[in-house]
Amino acid sequence: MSENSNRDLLLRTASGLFRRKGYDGVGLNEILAASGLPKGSLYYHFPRGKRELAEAATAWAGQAVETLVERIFAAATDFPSGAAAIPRAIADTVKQKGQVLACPVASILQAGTQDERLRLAARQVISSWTVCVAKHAGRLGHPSPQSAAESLIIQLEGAWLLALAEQNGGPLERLADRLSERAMV
Amino acid sequence: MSENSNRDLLLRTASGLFRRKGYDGVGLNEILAASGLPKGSLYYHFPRGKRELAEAATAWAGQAVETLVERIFAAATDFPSGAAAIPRAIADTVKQKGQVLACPVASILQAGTQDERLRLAARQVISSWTVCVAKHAGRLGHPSPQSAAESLIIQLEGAWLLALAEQNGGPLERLADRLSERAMV
DNA sequence: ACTCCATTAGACCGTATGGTCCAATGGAGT
DNA sequence: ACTCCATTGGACCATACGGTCTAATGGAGT
Repeated sequence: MSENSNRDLLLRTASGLFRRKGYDGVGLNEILAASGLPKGSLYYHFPRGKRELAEAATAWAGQAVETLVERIFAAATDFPSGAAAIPRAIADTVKQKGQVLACPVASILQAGTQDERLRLAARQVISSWTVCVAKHAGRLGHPSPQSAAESLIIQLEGAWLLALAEQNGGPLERLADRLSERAMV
Repeated sequence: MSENSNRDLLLRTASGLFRRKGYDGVGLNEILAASGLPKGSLYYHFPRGKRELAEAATAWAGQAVETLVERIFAAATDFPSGAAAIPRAIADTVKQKGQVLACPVASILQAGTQDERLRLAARQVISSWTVCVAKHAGRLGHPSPQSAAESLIIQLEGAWLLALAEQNGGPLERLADRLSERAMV
């Protein structure tokens, strides 16, 4: 089972670098150097090379975010407060790291115009997030769960982008405030 | 005055390519080939090279979007209908081109972690859009123009990203619907 | 002790990258 | 006709890219 440890290391390292510099901004050698693994190891685990690695890394990082979303909503008693807790959580990790990294999906999506498989991996993650949020929106009594879920994902991505531009969690925190205000109308 | 025509051509060509493939996904040779200009010409107009070109292209494209926003809001009689008209306009150009290109700011931002000047160019464009929208929000009687403006920009960027992932204007059109519904509450 | 094979190690390849440099060009000003 | 200089043309460079290939390694199974 621990045979997968180097594969996982590659996934984690690649995802972090992609979030910092974007798919095309990161070289294979850089990923290898950061993980301390040789080239042969990468091509053993991901025979189709960089693209396959990025595809897997996107799914992996998407799953991590979804787990966070699931955990937050599971503890929420109404939709607006659950929704607000998500940008708040992202803003917290920003404060903790002292740096804003791009959303893993956004960081890969730009290369999606060139590589359909990458685009589909990103699309799949977004779709999966949306389903997850819509499920909880319905459970918490929101009148149009699907629309509310898409709207939340959109605002998350947009605020994340603004935070990236400003290198500051402010946009995410203000989004959280706006979302939770709605709870007390 | 037409001496600038090649400089402008470089700007337009580069901006289009960056939107398709991202900053790091486009090579100098590709920009040059697409514009039919030689390397010397690029380094004459942009002595600091690719980065300076991208910086200028971001400002140029940002200005183009701002002009559209200004024009739409100038014709609007209330904030929600003006706000809704913007994603609608973007969705229209998507339908017309048959392809979703990334927002010019988003396409450059990923490289902004590496190059502070690029990040600042992107930040400046976003800030300028926000000021423009806030001005009209105030004029049209919105109670908190600054917050409304940031929220609109966030949703625009988020919906643009989803549209990019799906290669379909749907997310932008649904955002427009959601924004204009608010008009008739 | 031996085999076997999943995995690692890293040299190597062709190509593309961003950038530099300088000679040629050609239109405007006189 | 001549000069001048803003602009172009493109050869050239070191480096980095993604990818391929084969030999070494080492632990598990017997």
